[in-house]
Amino acid sequence: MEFRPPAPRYLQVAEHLREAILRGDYKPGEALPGEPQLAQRYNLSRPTIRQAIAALRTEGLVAAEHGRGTFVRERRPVLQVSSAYLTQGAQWADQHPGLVASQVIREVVEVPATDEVAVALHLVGETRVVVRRRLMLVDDDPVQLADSYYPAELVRDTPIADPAKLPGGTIAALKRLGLTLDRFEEYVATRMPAPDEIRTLRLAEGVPVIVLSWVAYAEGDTPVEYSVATLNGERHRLKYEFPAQP
Amino acid sequence: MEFRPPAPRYLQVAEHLREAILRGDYKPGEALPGEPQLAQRYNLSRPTIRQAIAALRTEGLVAAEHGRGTFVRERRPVLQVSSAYLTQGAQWADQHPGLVASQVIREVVEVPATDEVAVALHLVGETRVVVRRRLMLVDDDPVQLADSYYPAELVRDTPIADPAKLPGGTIAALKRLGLTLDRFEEYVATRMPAPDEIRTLRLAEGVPVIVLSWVAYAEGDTPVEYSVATLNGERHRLKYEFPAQP
DNA sequence: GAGTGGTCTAGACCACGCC
DNA sequence: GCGTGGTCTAGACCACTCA
Repeated sequence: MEFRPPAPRYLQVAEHLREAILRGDYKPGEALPGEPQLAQRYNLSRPTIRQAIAALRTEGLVAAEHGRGTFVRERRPVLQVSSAYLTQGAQWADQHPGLVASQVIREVVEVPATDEVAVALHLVGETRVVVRRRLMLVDDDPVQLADSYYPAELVRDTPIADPAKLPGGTIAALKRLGLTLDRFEEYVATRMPAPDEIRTLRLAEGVPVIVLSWVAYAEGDTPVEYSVATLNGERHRLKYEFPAQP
Repeated sequence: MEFRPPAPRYLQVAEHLREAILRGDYKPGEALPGEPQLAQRYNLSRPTIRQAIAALRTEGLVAAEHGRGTFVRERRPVLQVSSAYLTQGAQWADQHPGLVASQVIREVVEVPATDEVAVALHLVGETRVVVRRRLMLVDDDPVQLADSYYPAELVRDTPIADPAKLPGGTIAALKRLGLTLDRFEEYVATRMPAPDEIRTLRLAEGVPVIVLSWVAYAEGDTPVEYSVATLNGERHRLKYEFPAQP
């Protein structure tokens, strides 16, 4: 005979509130009752009520705002990222009418390569790289951090090493240097964000990030760009298309 | 003038422990000092220490085990999934020598299509589908849940509707039905797992999942398979390759 | 100023793992 | 039995938002 100990009270409260939210008793954007009020209603102490709400927060179901209340999360539109933006320079905005994309160049500097970067760019000996750190925004919401690394010898004293926006993106800028790109390798992973990423991307609690990284190879299988983008996992969906017969 | 209030004590403790872990003072698999001991060391109450550890748990840096201690998480090998397994039927094991892959067929049944499935398979009118639910394991660790949907009319009374393993995978099985596959559309997203996914995939705290879904189109742009796979986000990395000139 | 969530204390008792 | 983490209390004070 299976024996099930009763769930802790804070989980019972969390479950009760979760059902109420999913049933629509509390709608997206609406506030839950205050913590003291919930404590009275369930006949529990406020810390226990907070524990219940903490569970809902890590699920991403509600978000607390200091001094205002605890609100049922609204789901914002999902942004679709297609691999075509690499190969065809397809503009992201084409697929998202009505949304305004912009970017902030946070830093463009020459630095020694980390091991990860050196391996990706096949660097030996001369291991200095130029890194462009950017923050991408959609309708003024930060949605993506993107760092692109280039061998310093290749891009020193070119527009890529200059802290100004590159018209048409980094891929177009590489082509203007006379490079013929051959192929891309792209990797997708996921993890929970670090505290600074939570701040910069304004991530809600319990929202993972997508880590999208790629290497652009020029002819002769020479890597010329290594990029790592950190995407708000809640707002992005990646799309790939390929033929069945390669 | 920017003003920074001091961080709360529990975040300072979390930061201190995080640095110690990353520096290697506590190695993967090792236990942190007990909570009463940490409370004494930092001169804080136990609930405050617990709050600090809770932050590290949601980051996935440590995992608590009731009655045993709080341990620094071990990172198990990352499994790379290449899109080639769809197009070329490339066997997954090729890239991971020494690891043994297996699968458990959880269920093969005919059911009415959900809205999501009906849209993906372009179903109107006849909206029954055969679904194959499988659990993929590596070295007996569950790592992936995969559900594949097929129009019922297409696969009824074929091996695909039979609860036995399909040699060579589902793509090969479709080809044996005489279908010529034309192209794939694949989507990647991430989210925190539901409680049942945490159980089935034996996910640690603070580990997101990758949701990988794809549609296989036969000639004439007819969708013949829609699959949704839920992957342990900590153990998977997806790899895509494509030429610069499409 | 009233109400909200955020932090923190100093205890208590329980459930679990292990010797 | 003892140490571990898990749950819970009944307060306190602070920081923030909004009328």
